[in-house]
Amino acid sequence: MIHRQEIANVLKSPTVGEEVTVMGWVRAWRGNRFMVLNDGSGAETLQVVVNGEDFDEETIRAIGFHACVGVTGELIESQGAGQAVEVVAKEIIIYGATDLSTYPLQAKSQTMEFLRENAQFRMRTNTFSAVFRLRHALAFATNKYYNDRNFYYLHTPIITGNDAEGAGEMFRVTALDPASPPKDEDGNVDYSQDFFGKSTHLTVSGQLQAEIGALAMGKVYTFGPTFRAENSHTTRHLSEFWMIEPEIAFADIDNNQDLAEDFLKYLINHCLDNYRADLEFLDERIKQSEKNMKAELRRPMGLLEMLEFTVKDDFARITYTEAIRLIQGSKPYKKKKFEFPVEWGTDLQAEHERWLVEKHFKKPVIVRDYPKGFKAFYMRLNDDNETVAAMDILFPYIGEMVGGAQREEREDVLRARMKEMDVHADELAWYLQLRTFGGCPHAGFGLGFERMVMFVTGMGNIRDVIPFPRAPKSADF
RNA sequence: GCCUCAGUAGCUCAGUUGGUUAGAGCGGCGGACUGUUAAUCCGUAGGUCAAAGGUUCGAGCCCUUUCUGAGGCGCCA
Repeated sequence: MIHRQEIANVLKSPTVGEEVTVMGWVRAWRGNRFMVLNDGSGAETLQVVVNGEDFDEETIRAIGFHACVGVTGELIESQGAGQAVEVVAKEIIIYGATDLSTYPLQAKSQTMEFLRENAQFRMRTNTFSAVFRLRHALAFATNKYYNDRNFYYLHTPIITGNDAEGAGEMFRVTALDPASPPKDEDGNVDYSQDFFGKSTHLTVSGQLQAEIGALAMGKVYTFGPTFRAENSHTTRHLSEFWMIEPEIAFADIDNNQDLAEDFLKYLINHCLDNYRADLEFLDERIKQSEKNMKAELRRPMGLLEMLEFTVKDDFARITYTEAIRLIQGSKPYKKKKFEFPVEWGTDLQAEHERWLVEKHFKKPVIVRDYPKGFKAFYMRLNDDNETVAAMDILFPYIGEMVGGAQREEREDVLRARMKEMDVHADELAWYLQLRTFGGCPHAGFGLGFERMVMFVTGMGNIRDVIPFPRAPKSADF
């Protein structure tokens, strides 16, 4: 039986004079005397004073960067500046020494790219342990938020038989031999002989199945991995990412907006209330990295300041039509600085969204009622017959954080839209039946979980907020 | 999928119009050091210049192809 105290608990209510046993990884080893220990229980470290005459040389030599050690000793008031208390080591156990001549990491700041390639060790750094504690915090807060509001957590399938969920390229799932798959008369691969007796893929969204849940249990949410085989090379896309998709019955687009805004603020508040030290560390990290940058490239607000500001103020709410009008009246539009055209009927490009969020409103913006031409078939047609009850929530630095809509509950309208957009009704017969039998107005949205982790941690690349990122040409670990 | 930039020591980078034996800081290793906070000081070893091909008397540098990474755009969350 191993007994140890977690460093976060020791530091929360330190009792000077008490004997403590702590275990963790060495973050720094200074002057052959001071060992800085972190065990992951929080952002804080505990300094251990090692008096050379009390230990044999072998033990002293084994202490080094990222070595794993256990220490028993007396907690005393620190004699140096920089920490309130420290431990004078009485006993040291070396659990795992680190051969520094071959260990990839170093006790200095390293690039995100290098750490990404060494993901087996990157969680030992201050930055990544903070990021992944906050990732946990956001996942926990998500489940708590919905549980406390009588939503049910619905596990939608990861392997799907729906060919068209309308959200991008899909990864095929097959048990057929890729070298010699069975063929039909026309020479095409015969998926009726495949494992499931049909063509199957990894899910791109749990929304359609979540609608089944909402139209029986009232309020449900999904929270699971989703997959997109898009060849995207950006800092905001992954091939495998996690999505939170609440779906609620007896709700329209206004209920949907309120839920999304309240939920996002709840998530941020949970982190501000419970993970202050990690946020302060990340805030400081960003400030340090921006020190040598030109003023206009720096963030206008620090991380903590921005999170607190986001929670305090209402999100801006506008329609697509208003957004177009605002952009057409903007300075960059008049000076022809935008690369893409802005006129009613075209989708908002990243440059336009950035102007709205970062320059005009300077806070999150909810845009609703988009033209039906470039939105999905299941979004509810508005009375103007031109727009649909879709909503996107745009965040500074992130872009689209949330995409959602009131769903089309009128079967005839839905059938017409599917026909218009070339979605085969026979493949989604079960989805149409939700309208034929006991349907009602309902709405929901999808939140890209990693984008939320990016916003809260201030990390600039989505690959650095998921432990083991999957992206084109990249599936290590 | 499109565009731009990059790949030189373990890491981060410098390397002039193509010219002798490719450099620095950090890290490593060896040593010193009993109050450090990115500890400090002294010493020292590290290189198939991404890969292949080409131009040239001569290529880290020029050309071609491939691979890898970063960033931007599109697609989206």
